[in-house]
Amino acid sequence: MGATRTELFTKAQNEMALMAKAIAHPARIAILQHLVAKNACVCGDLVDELGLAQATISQHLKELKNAGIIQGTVEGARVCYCIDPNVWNEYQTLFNNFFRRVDLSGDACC
Amino acid sequence: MGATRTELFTKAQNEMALMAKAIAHPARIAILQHLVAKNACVCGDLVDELGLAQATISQHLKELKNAGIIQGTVEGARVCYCIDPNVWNEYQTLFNNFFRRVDLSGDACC
DNA sequence: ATATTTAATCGTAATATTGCGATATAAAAT
DNA sequence: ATTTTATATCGCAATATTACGATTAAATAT
Repeated sequence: MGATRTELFTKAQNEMALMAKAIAHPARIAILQHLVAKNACVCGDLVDELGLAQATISQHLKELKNAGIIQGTVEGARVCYCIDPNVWNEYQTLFNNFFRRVDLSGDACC
Repeated sequence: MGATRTELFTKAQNEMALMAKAIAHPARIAILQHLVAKNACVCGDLVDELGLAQATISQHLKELKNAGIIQGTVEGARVCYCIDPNVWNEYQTLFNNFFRRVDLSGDACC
């Protein structure tokens, strides 16, 4: 026990949860907002911008990259990060679908 | 170390992360989907529906209630749960705003 | 009154996440 | 060639999450 029992859920449910998990940290929210605002940046920019250690920022970038939501391109000694617009738009669509307007007219208890 | 350094981020960033965290587990995704489909249900329904123990379901319900996204009404020995439509719609709006279309024409590196 | 049903909470083990110093690797500058 | 710069990775400690059996509390049924 202790580990999420993914085998009990559908692929879509597990993927939705993973998408949410990818942005379930304020540092990753901040990184994505910075990338949206500046179009692109390197790890060092984010270390200056947020107050976290370089190792920590690098780890968060790795998670966002694993989720597919950002890409990194090696530019000499630096790595330039940016949003993957296709994945970004897919996230928007899937979250939007998940939070579809609910029917208020039903026989809810509360 | 070990704890999220919320003091480094804005209130909005921390709240967005908490919203994402609320749905960052497949069981909670499944619970919300079940509530949307059935309009309302009790804890026992979810224990039958998903394969998790009663204590585990109860814990997930508590987290969703803490996030404000569901409500529970005591009905005798049972507690009837349902979506809070106002919070639900706010989640939709905030996720939708977060994933606003990004400008593809910029000088991104990748 | 007693037994049963329902759900919350407690306690605890397993696992995952967060954060950071130290180190490794590779490019750029001197 | 050596030093500096930039980032990734390792190792570890602190904290958080997940899961569930056992227990509790309160309503319902017998």
